[in-house]
Amino acid sequence: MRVLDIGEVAERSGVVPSTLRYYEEIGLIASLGRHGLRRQFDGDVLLKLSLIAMGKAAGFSLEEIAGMFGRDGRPEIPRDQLRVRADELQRQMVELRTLRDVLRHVADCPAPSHLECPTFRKLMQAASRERLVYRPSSGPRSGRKAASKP
Amino acid sequence: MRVLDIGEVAERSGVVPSTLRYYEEIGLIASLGRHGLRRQFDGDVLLKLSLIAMGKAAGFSLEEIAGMFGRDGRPEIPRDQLRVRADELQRQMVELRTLRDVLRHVADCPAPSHLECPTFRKLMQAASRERLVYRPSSGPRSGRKAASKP
DNA sequence: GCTTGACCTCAAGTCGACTTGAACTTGTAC
DNA sequence: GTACAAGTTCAAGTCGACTTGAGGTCAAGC
Repeated sequence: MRVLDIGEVAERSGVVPSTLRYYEEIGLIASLGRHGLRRQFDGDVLLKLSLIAMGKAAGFSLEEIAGMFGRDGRPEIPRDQLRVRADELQRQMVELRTLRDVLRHVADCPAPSHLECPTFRKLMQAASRERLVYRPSSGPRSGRKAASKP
Repeated sequence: MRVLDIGEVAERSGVVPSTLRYYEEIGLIASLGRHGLRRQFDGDVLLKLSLIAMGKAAGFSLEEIAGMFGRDGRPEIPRDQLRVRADELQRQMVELRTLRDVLRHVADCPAPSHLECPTFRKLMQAASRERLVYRPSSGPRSGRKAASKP
């Protein structure tokens, strides 16, 4: 089970063939060669795809992720860049926690309009201090959809 | 300071005028009217923009956010939808924590190739169990860039 | 030897959220 | 009364990450 063809990789990784081809095209993964027309991949590609998925979840772009692998395909990541990103994740977690609290409050608060509820306003201010809001012109480019049904 | 023109709104909210116009175009915010050509907004719009920013950070699309405001412009959010989203945020936080740990490990682990490091593999498996990776075809649409310099 | 199903290529399309550019208008300051 | 900064419209462009479609190829099974 060393060599997998693209269909198997797709099935085992959950990444569809068109995406695998795209990843190969941009140099994110490499195939061993072909069997007829079919791309053949080393089993390692599965772990690599996991890393890619994690990188995406961490907010890295595909380009950044690609930059993390050395020429030989092994991960080769600048350590301080990783630490920076880890710290960013930390901050992001704090934001998410506040946000979760706001949502829960809004869901439970009986006030007719949240705009007048002191708790709501206080939470908003906290969020504001965390720079969740009033973030001048440099927020996420596009919304991240939470993963839905498996 | 009840009525603000678009420039002021932009300055105070950090949302650029073109975006404000776009938001008005899609019905997310409303202007009171014009002073000459210039859009005038009620001060309330600032809070609304905060809510929008929070919604985006929470992973809601603009369309979903728009759906959360009733006709009168007051937030009018289906409570169970909020709870669902709060729970999703909770899950997302757990994912981020694992991810942070992976990044920190990779940053600190002296092993020449992480692929052979048992700790790394264990963390990867944990991430896998959390469905951070191997998530079949329904992940985030596009990467979220962490907010950078203010 | 032929069918079949899974792959292939390449160009173009999609999606959300904006931004940009060209050409025009206006209130305010001098 | 004129210059000018800051607004305006509208169409089109951008970005990342894919997906889709049309038309072609191939290895394995009958």
